[in-house]
Amino acid sequence: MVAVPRPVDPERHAARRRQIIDAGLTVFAARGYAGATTALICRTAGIGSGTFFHYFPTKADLLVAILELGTTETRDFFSAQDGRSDSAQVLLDYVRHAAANLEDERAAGFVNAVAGQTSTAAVAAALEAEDRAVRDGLYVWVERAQHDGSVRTDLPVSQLVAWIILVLDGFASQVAARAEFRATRETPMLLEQVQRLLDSGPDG
Amino acid sequence: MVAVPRPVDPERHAARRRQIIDAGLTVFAARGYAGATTALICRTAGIGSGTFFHYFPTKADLLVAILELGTTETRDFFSAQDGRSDSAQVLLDYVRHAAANLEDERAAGFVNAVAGQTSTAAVAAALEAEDRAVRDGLYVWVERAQHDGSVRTDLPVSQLVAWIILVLDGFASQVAARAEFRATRETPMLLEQVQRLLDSGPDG
Amino acid sequence: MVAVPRPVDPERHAARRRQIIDAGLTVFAARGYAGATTALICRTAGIGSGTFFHYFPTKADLLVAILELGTTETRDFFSAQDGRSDSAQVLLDYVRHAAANLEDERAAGFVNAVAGQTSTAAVAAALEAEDRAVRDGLYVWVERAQHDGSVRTDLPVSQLVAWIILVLDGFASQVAARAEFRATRETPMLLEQVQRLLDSGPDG
Amino acid sequence: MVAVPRPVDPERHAARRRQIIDAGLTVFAARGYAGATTALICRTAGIGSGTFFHYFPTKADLLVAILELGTTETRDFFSAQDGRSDSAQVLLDYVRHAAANLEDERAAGFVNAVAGQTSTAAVAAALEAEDRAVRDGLYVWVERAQHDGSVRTDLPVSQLVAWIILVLDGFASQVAARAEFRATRETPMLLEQVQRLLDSGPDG
DNA sequence: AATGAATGAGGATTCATTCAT
DNA sequence: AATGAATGAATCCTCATTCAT
Repeated sequence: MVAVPRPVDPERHAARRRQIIDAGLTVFAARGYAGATTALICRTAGIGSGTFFHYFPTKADLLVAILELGTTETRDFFSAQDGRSDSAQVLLDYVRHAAANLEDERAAGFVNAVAGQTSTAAVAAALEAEDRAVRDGLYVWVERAQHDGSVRTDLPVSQLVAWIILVLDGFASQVAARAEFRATRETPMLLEQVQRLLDSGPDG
Repeated sequence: MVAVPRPVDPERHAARRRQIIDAGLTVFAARGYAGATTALICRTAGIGSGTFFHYFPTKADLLVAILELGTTETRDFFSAQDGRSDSAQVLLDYVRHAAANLEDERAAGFVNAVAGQTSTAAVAAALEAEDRAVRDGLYVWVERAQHDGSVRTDLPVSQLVAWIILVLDGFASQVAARAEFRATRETPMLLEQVQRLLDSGPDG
Repeated sequence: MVAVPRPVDPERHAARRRQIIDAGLTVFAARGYAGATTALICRTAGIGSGTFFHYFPTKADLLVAILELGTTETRDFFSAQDGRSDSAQVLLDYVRHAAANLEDERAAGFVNAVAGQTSTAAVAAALEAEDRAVRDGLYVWVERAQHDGSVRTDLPVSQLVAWIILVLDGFASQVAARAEFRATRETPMLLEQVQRLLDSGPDG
Repeated sequence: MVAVPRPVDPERHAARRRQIIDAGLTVFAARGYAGATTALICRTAGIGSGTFFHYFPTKADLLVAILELGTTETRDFFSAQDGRSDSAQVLLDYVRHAAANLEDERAAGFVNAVAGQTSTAAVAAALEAEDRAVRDGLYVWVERAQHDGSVRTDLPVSQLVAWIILVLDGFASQVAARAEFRATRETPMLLEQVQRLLDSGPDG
């Protein structure tokens, strides 16, 4: 005759978590990590400060959770490409995918605001993990693309990877900084530029 | 016996100012704007906190001063190009020049740490001014280069400008984020990419 | 021609420190460690919260400083007894000395409020150090007193030490708890009890 | 269809109450009043926070309940001595009884942690009541013992009472503070000391 | 000019308590 | 009765800034 406690409702919990993560994304993007006060995040999420810390032990943990979401998303993307043989196309698909993510303006702002903000060991680790997920994901396909001759082979794989990321970072920067630079409108140009980056060149 | 106020020694004053600006650059780059405490800036500069506020009324004013230095530098660069007729070369020279600035690692970190940090109206204005200086400077030469046919004409001037800046921002990002991505070593690749960006393309 | 900065005035600094320590003693005694808010300590000391943390990096550090004062005081007492040969008298002198310290009512409250409050490693260590200073100090003289036959020898030194401390702790308890139990008035009784404790007994 | 409120099962209720009191004792002893969070008490008791406040309206009420248990226990002890004529023995029995209570280590810690913690009027009152129960209980028997000449008469009753309590408090202190000071092992010494305290002395 | 002690507003976090289920 | 999510007041501490020397 044990009282049946209300079973922890995992949906409710997950929903609240998402709600806070969403607010965190908004506020981190707008103010940077240090400038994002928990009070503002709470107000944005429409919750009390106590609730915040009920879900995330520290502000840094919220940032980590957001970053992990991104990391997972990246890993999922690359998992989904397994078995494809058109490696150059996979690379362009990733670029398109990354650009699509930036259509949520907050994503762009977030990336910029938080890059290099290694305020805590945990944050640094999460940042590093995310970076690694992208780098590892791209590495495989650049390598294959070099093997099948669909991208230039005069540069080391890691350098090409770095430059793809460079262009994507620059793209995020612009989306974040200038209202008139819209991810959607500029995506074709982005794809063209990455293609030019990977092309062997006239004398390749 | 009237107290004769010691006349301000302008050299001494300017030297101190530079010293603080230098420390500010270092610390802003390492920690971001909000993460850079005035105490740390003072310690880095080897001065007392009182001295800091003697030179800069607020922390934001230091940031503004640094940004203005950059703006001036950019304007000077473009002033110095007046009268040249090899417009495409001017563009590449600017890219080379910007990359050279990033050889001071702090510059790269600074750009990233401070981008979008519109903590104060004054800072926002300074950020905007710097952006405008680059954009205006480039605009003129892209326009001329389009006229003399040395760069692609299928895109509006402002879009080409935006993309040059995009690549430079991405470059700064990488320099700031990855120790193994060295400005000097990657500059040739940078120039190649900008050239590819400006090229008419195979069928242009 | 270096500007001569106002040399840090060590007297002023020490005075402020004492002022804060004094307030800490008062408030810790009245409220216990956890119940003593830094805000109340500051109000008691007549300083701003910033000043508090200028002198003590954390609340625990203030407690440690107070405890260290006590430890030093104890060590000084025993140092000053070096060379005496009337060991039993030294023991009674210590008891008298300890009782005299309790004439500041706050001392009694403090001892009680803070005993066993091992909130932090640093506090635990300071508490342990103070305990050790007393114990070590007494140990030497009890040992000598046993050798010269002026105290009972049917019990181990450490047990006699523990019981002297026990009576002193109980004394402090009473002083702290009951307004009508005044240290000064009860000191003769205290001395008598310690003497009875150390006596060989009728059949010794 | 009137809802019939499930009649409170008093046994169940009392059991839960004891369970919480037990956890409270443990945690107050280990951490002090302020340091004992309700969350920790709940975890220790194996209940949810809601349940806690279902049984005790505030944290202070739990403390009061524990103190009242002690007060009742003391009153019960003295009630049980009614009619005895060997008054000095009753005093020693009480001391033995009090020492036996301290064999539960938590009791010693509790007494120390909570002494003087007059955080709330209700707590202060409960503390005062417990103190009074002991004092009143002892008073009667010291008075009788003085009348029948079995304890010293050169001191007022209340002072002898205060000193018995003083030794017991000191004893509790030591038990709480030093693992090697075990209540059981030191009880003979305790009885001896109380006897010495009550003795008329060589010349009495 | 230079200093650093002093300040207090603001920020992250804790915790007793409430309440819907 | 039992639960634990939600709350916000209260706490410790940080930091930009002021000011007497």
